[in-house]
Order: sequence, then C-alpha cells, then structure tokens
Amino acid sequence: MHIGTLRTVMYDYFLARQHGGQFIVRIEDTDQARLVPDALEGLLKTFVKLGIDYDEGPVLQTDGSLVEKGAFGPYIQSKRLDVYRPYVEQLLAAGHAYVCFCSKERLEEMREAQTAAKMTPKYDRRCLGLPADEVAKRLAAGEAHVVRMKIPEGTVAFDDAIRGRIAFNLSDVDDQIILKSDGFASYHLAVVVDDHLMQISHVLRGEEWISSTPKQIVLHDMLGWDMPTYAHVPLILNPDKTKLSKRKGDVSVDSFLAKGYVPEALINFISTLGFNPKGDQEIYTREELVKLFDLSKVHSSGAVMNMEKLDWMNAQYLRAMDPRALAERVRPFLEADEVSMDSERLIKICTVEKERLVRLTDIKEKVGPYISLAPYESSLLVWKKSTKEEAVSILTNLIPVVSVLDEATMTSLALIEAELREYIEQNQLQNGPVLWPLRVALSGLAASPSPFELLWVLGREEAVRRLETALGLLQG
RNA sequence: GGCCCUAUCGUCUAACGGUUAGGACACAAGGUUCUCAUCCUUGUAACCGGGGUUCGACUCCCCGUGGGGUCACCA
Repeated sequence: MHIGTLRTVMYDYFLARQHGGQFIVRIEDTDQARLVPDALEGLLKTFVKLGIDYDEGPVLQTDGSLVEKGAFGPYIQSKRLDVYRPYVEQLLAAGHAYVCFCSKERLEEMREAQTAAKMTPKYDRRCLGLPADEVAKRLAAGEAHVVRMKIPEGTVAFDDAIRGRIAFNLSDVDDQIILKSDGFASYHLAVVVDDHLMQISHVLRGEEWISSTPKQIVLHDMLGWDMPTYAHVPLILNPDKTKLSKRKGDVSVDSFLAKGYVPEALINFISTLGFNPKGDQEIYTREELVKLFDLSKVHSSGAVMNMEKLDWMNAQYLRAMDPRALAERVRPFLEADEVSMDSERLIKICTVEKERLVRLTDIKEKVGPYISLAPYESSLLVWKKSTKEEAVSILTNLIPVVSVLDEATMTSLALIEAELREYIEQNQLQNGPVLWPLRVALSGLAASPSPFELLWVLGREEAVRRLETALGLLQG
C-alpha cells in the first residue's frame, strides 16, 4: 500500500465511521499484465497491521485463504468479468459504444503523428463508421478487438466534495476503451458499474483521477445511473514538489512500519497532511479524527511529506506509550536481529530509554550497553571538573554502598535515586563528581540515562562488577 | 503543447473582510541537569505579482506567473 493510498483509505474510514456507513475494500485488478504475485495478500495484511477494519471486501484468513464479506461481491474485479459484459452489450446496442479493430501499432503511429503535429493525442474514430455487417463478419472471424465508448458532444461537470464544481469540454475527451481485447473491462467501466451495483455513495481518490472523471460521468449518463459523490484528495509530494514516487524513496506503508514507525503515528501524520481539524492541535486519536473529519476541510493543494515531523510525531507516540506496551512493539525488531531478552528487563529498558527513541528500530542500539559493557577509555570516567584521583576515590567508596543496596530498594527507581542522593548529601559531596563516574562506569558511555536508571536496569551484582571494572581501568 | 487542479514562514498548517498574520516540525540562543534525551523560555522566518470589488482585503472576482496532475488495450 502506497502511503498516499493510506491517507485516502483513512479518509474513507473516517467518513464511513462518522456516518455509520460501510467502508468497502474493492480490488481493482483488471490489468492482467500488471498483476503482482501476492499483492492482494500483502495489501490485506497491511490493513491488519494498521488495525483498520472494513465492512465489505476480501478478508485474509489466518490459514491464508481468502473469504469475502458483504452482500455485493465478488469484491475483486477480475472475478466480475461476467458482471461487466451485459453492460458492454447494452452500450453497444444503444450506440453509446462501438467495436474497434485498430492494432496497438496503428494507435501508436497515430499518436506519434498527432504529437508531432502538436495535437492532443486522441483516437481518430476510424472504426466508428464501420458497417454493421463488416463488424459482425470480423467478429465472427475472431479478429482481435476492443470496445470503445463514443464520447458525445457538449460539456459535463460534477461537484467535487473538496474542490467544488469542475467542468470539462467533451471535445477534449478520448473515446475511452471500456472492454479490452483480452475480454477484461477497463478501469473506467468497471468502477462505474461496481460503484452503482455496490451502492457506493462516496468515492475518494487521488487528484490524478480528476481528468478521467468526465469519462465516468458520461458512462453514468449512458447507463442512466446517478453519480456517487466524488472527492479528489490532493497529492502527497516529494520535497521537490513532484508526485510522491517510489523512485524518490520507499513510499510503501509496509516500509514505514519496517522502519519502526507505529501505525498510530503514521495514521495521525498522514491524516493531518492536507487536512486540519482544529488548527493548533497536532496529536489526534483515531476516535477524534472520526469525529472531526470533514471533507470540506480537506485541502485542494498538494503537500510535501515532512519526514522530520513524522519522526517527531512518532517519538511523541513512543513517549506516551506504557513501557510494557512499548516493549511488545519493540521486541520484533530485536528478534529480527536475534537479540533475545527477558520481558522484565526489556520493560525496564523501555522505561528508561523511551524518551530517546524516535523509531522502534532505535531500540537496537539502546539495548547493547545493558547486555554487555563495551570497552571505553578510562579518561571517560573522570568528570570534566574533577580529577582522576577523585574518580578513583569516589568509585572506591561507592562500591560498598552499591553492594549493600537491599532488594526492596533495587526494585524501585525512586528509592535507588533517593538512597544515592542521600549518600552524596551525607558525605557532603557534589553531584557531578559522583554521578558522572558512576554513570560512565555503569554504561561505558559519554551519553546515557542517569546512573539511577542504569542501576535499576542492570541490577546490583552487574553494577558492582562494572564499578570494579572501572576502578581497575583507572588504576590500570 | 491541450485540458484540469493549485498558491500563507524552508516544510505541515490557522485565518473563513477588520489579528502586532497564530500554531507545529526543523533551526538558533538561553534555562533545568552528572551526560544525552526530555522539559521550559525566547528568537529568526510567510500572505507569488498585477488589476479590480469594498470604508477595509491573506481572505471575494479577473488576468498573469509559478508549481502540479493528466492526455495508454495502467490503475
């Protein structure tokens, strides 16, 4: 699923949930040449990963099989060929469509000539005037053909729920193919038929579809059907303002999830790109968005994806998360790196490190120092305003203090901190000269959580070991 | 090129005729602090141009200009 598709999906979802309507997943796979193996499964899995439920459409079972729910199926267009055929016949019989035998080569040449002549490429209707008996004969002979809709003269217009009225002159519209030579309906016919049959009230889609809307309006007219409400959402842009594309970075929802963005943040971020419910609020729950969503407030101009802001938002969500829940989210990323860790310890690490995480994947580098102490320079142990001698003396005195911290104290971050601060006070010491070497001894790092937190996570025995290591290093 | 969409800080946005043009990200400077992160304070930074309409335009209209989309037996 493309990140832009996710936004459209969320808007569909918000709208449907807000109005008590049905949110439908329909698979538009009428191009056999572009079928990607397992694409459908991947798409449906993404819905599951994001926790987006829909009311009708194909559902992936845990055993990998596909089941459809809803009364208007099948919801996969490649399974609906028989549904479309009668409408093609109807359009043909009414003179709203015609059979075309032109080869792809001829069409290609025609287009090149038109382009060279600075004309807008458009089918020249060579097959429109073909006598009925000739058409019948060639059809009977099994000649390859397509069916085109005969675009009438005049103008059409529709009221876009986001942009207002948009009008087109039909002289600019091509005689669109509605039935391809392989017998599959084209997208244009399929959506019009399906939207009608499936009783679709609202169609939200990307802005790039605006220019194909007149074809669908004409089709609705020809079939005598009412149009659904169309809303064309703005494009999501690359930093250079062009349509967000795969070529300029990975844009699939799955890749964002794999990078450690959580669904809540991704949805919050993408939903408020081109849509702003309140103006000054940044973080919205899904429930809030369902309540506040308003199609008329969706922007009509494209928006660049601000990745720094996504990072910030993701960090906000991670920070707000319960450490226990965070630990569960983070675990798969550790397991992918074959790092195993007991739950209790991981929860503690999440507690002390979560404000340093931007993405879930950041846990990988955070966990290391707790598992094993990396080598470090002894000079690191000396606080900037202190001396090596003082560090030695502080650590020497600290070891027995840490060694006798009792079990009850060790279970509580607050108690550990209170105990150590009391020690500093009673011995009339300063924070810096004590806490710095303690912290470096425990982490081996110039930057890390506080010594109290490290102590809490590491436990007394490991802490004492590391203090002794530090002392050994200094006395080296 | 034709057609269509579009235009507020670098980016995402608020404003729906009257504001010192607000917020967020990013950036910068302080503060808190044993370090980092968090957190707090402050700062730099925008109405594309020109005409109208109006007592008054970021807001409405028109024309430019810029940007984008689309012109397939792809969706």
